[in-house]
Formats: sequence, C-alpha cells, structure tokens
Amino acid sequence: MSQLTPQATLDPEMPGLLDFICFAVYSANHAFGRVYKPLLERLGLTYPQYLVLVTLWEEDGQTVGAIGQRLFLESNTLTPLLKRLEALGHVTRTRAAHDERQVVIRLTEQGRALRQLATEVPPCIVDAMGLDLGTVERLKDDLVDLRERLLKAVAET
Amino acid sequence: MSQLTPQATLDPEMPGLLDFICFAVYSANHAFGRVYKPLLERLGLTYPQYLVLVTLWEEDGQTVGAIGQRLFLESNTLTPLLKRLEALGHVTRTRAAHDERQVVIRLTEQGRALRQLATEVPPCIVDAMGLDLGTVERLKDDLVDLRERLLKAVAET
DNA sequence: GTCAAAACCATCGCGAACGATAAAATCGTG
DNA sequence: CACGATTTTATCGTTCGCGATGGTTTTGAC
Repeated sequence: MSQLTPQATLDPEMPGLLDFICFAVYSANHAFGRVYKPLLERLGLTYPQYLVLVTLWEEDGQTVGAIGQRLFLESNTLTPLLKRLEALGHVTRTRAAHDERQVVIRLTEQGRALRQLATEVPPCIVDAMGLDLGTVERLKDDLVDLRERLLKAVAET
Repeated sequence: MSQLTPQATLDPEMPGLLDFICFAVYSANHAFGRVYKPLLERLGLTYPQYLVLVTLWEEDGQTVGAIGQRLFLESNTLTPLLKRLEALGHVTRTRAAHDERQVVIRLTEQGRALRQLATEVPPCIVDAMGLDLGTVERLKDDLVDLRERLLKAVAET
C-alpha cells in the first residue's frame, strides 16, 4: 500500500474525484442499488423493474410513454423491461383501442399481489439510511431541485 | 400532496414514486448524465471513462483494484472500460513487476494532455446546476454521509 | 519446501441505459 | 380527401454494471 499521496498543489485546474457532487450522486445511487438488491431479489425483481411497478401501483393502466415520463426513461429502455415484467406475469401489454400507437401497461392479479410483499421494502431502506425522516425529506427535496435545474439547463442547450 | 404514508400495521399502501429518496438520487444521477454527455462527447469519453481519468489525473499509476476502490467498481466493469481507454490511446495497462497479479494503469502523454481540455467541464456543470458553491458542498457532504450509511448497512448484513 | 487459501484480474451472461433508426398510426394543413 | 409531419413504440448496437466463475500469482501455515 503506497500510503503517501500528498495531493500535490499542482492542480488548481482539475478538482479531485471527491470534490465532484456528480460522483457523490453516482456513488450514492450505487449504494442504494446494493441495499435494494437483496431485498428485491426475494421478489424476483430488479431495481428498475421495481420502480416501474411502484408507478403502476400508484396508477394502473399507464402507457409506455407515461411511465417513461415519470421515470425519465424512453421506449428503448422500457420496452424490453416491460416485456420481462410481462414474461414474469406481473403486467399485460395491450395496444390502446382509441390510438393503436400507444401500448397500455396493466397490472395482472399477480402484479397487484406483489404490492403486499413489497410493503416491507421501504421500511428496510429507511432503516438502512439511519436518518430521521425530516433529514431525508430535505435531502430528497434538494435533489429534486438539483435534478430540475440540470434538466432545465440541458433543455436550454 | 405527498403525505408520507406511515408504514403502519397492515397498511397496504405503498408510498408514491415521488416519496422515494432513492428515486431522487436515481433521477438526479440521470440528469447529470444528460448534462455531461454533450460535454464529454467532445472529448470522446463516456461518463464512467471520465471518472476513471479524473482519478488517474489525481494519481497516476494506480492498479485496477485501487481505481475500483475509489469508484466503487470491480474488475468485471473496469477491465473492459480500461481496455477501451487503452484502445483510445489514453492509458497503458501493464502487469506490476513486483506482483504479477496486479495491473497498473498509467496515463499516456495523450491521456495527460486530455486533462487540459477537460478543465472546461467542471465549470459547465457548476453553471448548469445554478447553485452557489456552499449549497452544493453541503448537498455533496449529505450524499456522502448517506452513501456511507447505506454501505455500512449492507456490510452488516 | 509444500500445498491449500487468498488476492487479483479477466471472462461470460444478463439487465439496464441511450443514440440512431425504423415502422405504424394519427394529426394537420391545404 | 390527400399527404407530409408528428407521435408512439420497437429494434439495433454500444457501453455500463454486476453476479458467478476461472486462471494465475502470492501468501501463509505447517
């Protein structure tokens, strides 16, 4: 282990990795993934699949586009994911009668039932964070604010 | 609107997507990706490749394992990524003489030169966030704290 | 010195994310 | 009504991320 890395004063140009807030977000996201993985494995779900189901538990019968708008994803990501959820028996995919372009995603009975099992998940996450809900809420709001600022900046490009 | 549903006894209700701090992190991470993409495209880099180079600009000649420890990635992710950086001419990959198991990653002259071009990137990100540096710093610290708590919880499992 | 255990990296397969592109349905304008 | 433009979803190729596994080198116990 080469212990001495005196972080030379040589670089006012490029900040270190630990100065990047994007890396803090990136690595926190990664850490959430590691916490969620064992919990979701028991449900046979991946993390993005879980997020899709959360939106459907909130509001069933959404189109692919509507789900994508909520999750900031597009059809090239969602279509294969939704096909897997269909293969697992959690949802159905049917063309909308009034507009054949749209595909409506509906929970099956099994998909609805999964919601009960999934109620154990959020408390486990809160427990793993070990923070009071006020702190979490504030952090969440700050992140949403940051996200909106970033997306606004991208849109203006 | 988003009254946090208490995970009370037998409450079958699942919090909405917008109540999940993990989703705030997930979507903020994606938003960063969208901001970085056009900036890094000019350098011919992806976002993870850029993160690897940032660590190497900080300290050249790290092993694959050392880079992984910093970025929370493992060889199965890093090896192909580093091979691409090698193919691009930014780094070299050589077995360590004193321990043939380790692979040392060193910047090429071209890889070092890229650092100058990349100095334009961080100011663009700060600009896109539109937040004062104190707010950013505090948010970053909170995220690092959250990350450490989550990883600690995983390790205790 | 020997040999099993550990460390380190590479490989494989799968799911996720996205740019580019295509195909089909619908809409809007003339 | 006709027809080009738009909307919506799907497909393809590339990169990332990770679990599982394998191969080589080093370490450690005896």
